[in-house]
Amino acid sequence: MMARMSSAKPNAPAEASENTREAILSAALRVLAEEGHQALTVRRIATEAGCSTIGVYTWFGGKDGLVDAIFVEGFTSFAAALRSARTRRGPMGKARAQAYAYRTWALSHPMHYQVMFHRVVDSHKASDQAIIAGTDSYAALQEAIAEAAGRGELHATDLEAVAMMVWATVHGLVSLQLIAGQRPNDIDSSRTIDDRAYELAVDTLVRGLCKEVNDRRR
Amino acid sequence: MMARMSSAKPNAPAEASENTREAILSAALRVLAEEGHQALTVRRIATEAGCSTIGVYTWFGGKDGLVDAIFVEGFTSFAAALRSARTRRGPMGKARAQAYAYRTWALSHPMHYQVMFHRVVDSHKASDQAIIAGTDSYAALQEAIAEAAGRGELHATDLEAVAMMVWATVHGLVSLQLIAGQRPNDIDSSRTIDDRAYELAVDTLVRGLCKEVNDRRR
DNA sequence: GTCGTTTGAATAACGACGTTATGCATAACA
DNA sequence: TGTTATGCATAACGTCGTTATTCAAACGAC
Repeated sequence: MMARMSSAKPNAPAEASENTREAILSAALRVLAEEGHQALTVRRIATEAGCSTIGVYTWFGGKDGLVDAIFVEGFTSFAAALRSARTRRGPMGKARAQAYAYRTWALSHPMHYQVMFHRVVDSHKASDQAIIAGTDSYAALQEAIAEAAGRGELHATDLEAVAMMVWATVHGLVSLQLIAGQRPNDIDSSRTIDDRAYELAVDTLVRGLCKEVNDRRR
Repeated sequence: MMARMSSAKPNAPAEASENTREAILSAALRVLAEEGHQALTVRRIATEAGCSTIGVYTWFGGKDGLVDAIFVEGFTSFAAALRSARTRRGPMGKARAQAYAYRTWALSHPMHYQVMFHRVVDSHKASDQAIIAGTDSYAALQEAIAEAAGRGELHATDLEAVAMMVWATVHGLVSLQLIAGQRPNDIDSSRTIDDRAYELAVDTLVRGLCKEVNDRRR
């Protein structure tokens, strides 16, 4: 209806036109963060971005391409959060800092986390670029583990197994908390309770991984 | 097309007619196990079960009700697998046995596991009955932890935190393995590799949780 | 027996989804 | 001043979960 009469400045290719791409991506990120992946429909995103559904196909090749961009964006932010975590006192200080940063990021971006780690968007299969972005986050943890090993803090020698174990533990703890919180915003309501349990779990894991049981200011 | 001429014996209510319910549920379980949740469409299940789509609504109230039945069925089988795990030698023998049984069940029923723990069916929200079934699985682990605590094996006193930690760790390890395996059946290809890593992780966790470091036939 | 009532189920449709065929308007190039 | 590229809107298609309508068989009451 009211065909072809809108559009103040319809076309302007090359540098200017990528605005549409940015508008779509940021609209998608906003809808995802505010309403979850169920609201991530092509029609909805197009409406929010102020274009037709075609824009998603022109700039992302379809919904999966857009989700892939969301995926990459998330892992880039996630990896930066891990790498910028300030090292803590005590054994495996860098890895423990990342364990806390991991959870903080996940609870701050629960919908994003579920797209990245729970694969809640059915059709999406991670592209090569997305896998690289995801791998980089894991590499941050591997570096922290290697540093601890370099200081002779670790009990085990298979650093790959250690990294995988830390990764799995923090993912498991965060994952169960996100699944338990039925509603998007119910998560925050019980955050303080799980803070202590999370610290206890990290400490216990570290105790199992490290050579000697140093006492920290518990 | 070819309207109302099929149906050998259309109706037979009460005891006999529940066959339709069973046919639908087992068709759904078969399709889920063989092709994953993406193939779990109402039309597909109805075809497999030899009825029309209406059957799913008559007997389960809709797709979500059917998925809920799948959910309950899965957790019932899962809890039984945990409870029947044979206690192992060494500290926390019962809990460790459940940790292995957990993974074995998950890798034997990967699609089922993803419905239960990764919530891959978007629309499904667990019913009260489903939550009870899920809680029972967790209770099995809690009992095993309590038993270990009764024997004085545990370092920590907060048994709830210990149970949650074990649960999160095994879930995290299994979850990452399932996510990593892109294709349904690629999972088995690298199972042996991760067997050792899994055992190492469980041992490390137990070492962190238990009072004294007993050496097991590592 | 015959007449409602109930129950289980098939057909066909509806709305929402991802996607695409068609066509048009603008910018860039000749 | 054509000619081609490009970005985009409209409208449609097929599939999804769901439902309104309708029908057939089984049951209870007389």
